Amino acid sequence: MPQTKKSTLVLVAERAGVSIASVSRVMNGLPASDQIIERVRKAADELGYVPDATARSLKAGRTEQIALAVADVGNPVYVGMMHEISRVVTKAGYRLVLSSTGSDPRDQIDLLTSLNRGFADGLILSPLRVPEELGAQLEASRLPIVIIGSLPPGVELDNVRADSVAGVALAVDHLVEQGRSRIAFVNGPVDTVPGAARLNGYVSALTARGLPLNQDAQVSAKDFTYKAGLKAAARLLDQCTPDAVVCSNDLLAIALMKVATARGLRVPDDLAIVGMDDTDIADHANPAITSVDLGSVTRAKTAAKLLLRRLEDPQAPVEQIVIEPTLTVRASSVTRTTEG
Amino acid sequence: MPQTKKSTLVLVAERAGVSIASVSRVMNGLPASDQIIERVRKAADELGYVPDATARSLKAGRTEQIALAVADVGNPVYVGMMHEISRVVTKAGYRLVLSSTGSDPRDQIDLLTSLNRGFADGLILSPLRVPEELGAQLEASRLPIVIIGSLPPGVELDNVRADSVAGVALAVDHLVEQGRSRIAFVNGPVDTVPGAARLNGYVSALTARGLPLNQDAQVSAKDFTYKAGLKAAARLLDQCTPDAVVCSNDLLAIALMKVATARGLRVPDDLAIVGMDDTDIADHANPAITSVDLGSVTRAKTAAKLLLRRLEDPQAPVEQIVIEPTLTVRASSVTRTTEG
DNA sequence: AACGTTTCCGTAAACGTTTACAAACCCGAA
DNA sequence: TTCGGGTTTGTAAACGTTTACGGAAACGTT
Repeated sequence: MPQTKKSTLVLVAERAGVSIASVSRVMNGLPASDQIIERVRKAADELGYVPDATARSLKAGRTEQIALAVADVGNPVYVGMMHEISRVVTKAGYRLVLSSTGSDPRDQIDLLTSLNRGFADGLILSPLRVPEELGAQLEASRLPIVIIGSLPPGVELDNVRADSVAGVALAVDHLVEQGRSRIAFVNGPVDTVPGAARLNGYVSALTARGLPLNQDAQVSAKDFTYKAGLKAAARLLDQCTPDAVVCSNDLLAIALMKVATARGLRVPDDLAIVGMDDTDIADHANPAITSVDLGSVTRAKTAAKLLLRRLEDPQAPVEQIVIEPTLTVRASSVTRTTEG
Repeated sequence: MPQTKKSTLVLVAERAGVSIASVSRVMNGLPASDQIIERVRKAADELGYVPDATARSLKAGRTEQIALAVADVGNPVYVGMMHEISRVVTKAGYRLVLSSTGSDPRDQIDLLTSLNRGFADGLILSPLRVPEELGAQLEASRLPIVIIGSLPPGVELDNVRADSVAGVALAVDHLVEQGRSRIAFVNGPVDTVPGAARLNGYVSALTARGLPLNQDAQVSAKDFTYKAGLKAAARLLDQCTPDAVVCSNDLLAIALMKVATARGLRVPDDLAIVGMDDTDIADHANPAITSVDLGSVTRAKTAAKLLLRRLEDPQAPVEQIVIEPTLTVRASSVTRTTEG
């Protein structure tokens, strides 16, 4: 049961016996005589007055809100990114509005027109797929947008992305060092931005090291989920016998580990596994999974900072930043020495 | 580089040669002559006009936003709840604003005064801790609030909570059925709402079944995280030798499993493990973990619906709903038959 | 005592909508 | 032709702020 009727500047002004301008000034800490300050403070306290955010926004032309749209809320890597973005923008005095876009690309252009209604001051967008027409839409936006992930060619927008090629290369190098040579690959859908990039990374890493590329050693799951990973893993192990697998995702990696152990393979002895994104689940798995950190948290933080920067200086030059990957080695890929 | 200058009702009206009222009417689908509709549509299209959300909010007194505050964004169970709430409110035409409150209880009252600024139309709050003074603050709010979890006594607010006692009872019954008798308990902090409730459930479940309560068989982690769970698990296994453990959380459960297997205990043969919340990690673990679903998703959905209902009917009677728990049995707790 | 400066405060306009009200119009009936 | 009723349209007020502007008051200076 809400009880306190909403109180406005006018009410406070009447009660304090001053003009609304004075009330506004006192509330915003602008210069005023001690006497007025005192009277306004008292009246405001008695009425429990708090300034209205909407009215202020209308006048100021800023909502103090930032919109965040991520494609797949279920994936832990996005949760981590969201968390980080939330931290950064909150500290800067902004609220975070969650705009979940489904996989339907129409959602994204809906989001953009909706953004033009001005419910937020800017947008951070991390799309799974980037259809051609999105480019124009993005550039036509009245409000600043920062993209996490690759852009359509030619689009000039603030942008932060991962270096998937370097990332997969880290994984492959590590596995080769550990004495593995039949390195397979479990990917997500190749028509997504990360799927395409990671496949590209796998192919170039193997060819760069003179390892044979075998079609049977590559599968791609229907999406980046655990469940799809189970099926993909089964398919992979049916059609080849690798001694190591790179997975484009930690979820796919634990799915593979489950399937592999169910088939009697020991990890890492019979099969080394490397995941990607370095989320908590990689660390929590048993055995813990080696994972390539594609810098998701750093990307998130960087994207948030880029947006904040552009909000305070719309003329700032466009930045396109690439975050370098790192490898966290855990038990799932380390070949045990036999003596001891 | 934003390019299209913002266009307003006035601009559209001028271009179409009609009054702003007519433009507004056409945009909102109110009756107008075909001729006016045509002219306005054309002008609006040419200018790329989209109505301003802030101005509309000011006039209407509604922001079409719902605020969500959860204590611990890292915990997967909250992620699932957030996801569900997002779905429900989005479908109803609301945007979701994330207001992360830290563990500091001051954050919560800050949030409440901030809510009174009217940046959202209502709030869904899932607090970890509920200090005394919060009750009054909650009741004094001008805007509707739905609480997920227990309330301070005497506070009359829409509320959805889990039945922890029944939940732990499900777990204990199941373990007893499987022939276990030394059932230990890994809890989170007991000064939190879920921590207190689940401890209560454990104690009453064991006494109800005539099982001995042993202080050595109970530990509580510093918080509900995996890392704290590792320490708590080690402590537990140092001080007693249970044949089954109930964990108040899936994260604590996988931490326990890791520690147990590292000590050479086989799950479930030597140690049965039951988690709580039934999150993805329980299913993804190897072996998969039996878990009590305290209805987190249902609670989230119900809370969202309660809030929507109250928004459209502020006079509706206060609802306090308890969601019944269910048990999902998986490999971690099923005693294998020896023959076969 | 008259003047310029500075400080303080109130009036009113503006932000971009929605909507109550009234004016204007159209139509058919008397 | 005049009138009444209904439809369509425009004018203006309102939502709750912030802020440019000008007037009033206070003060020190010649």
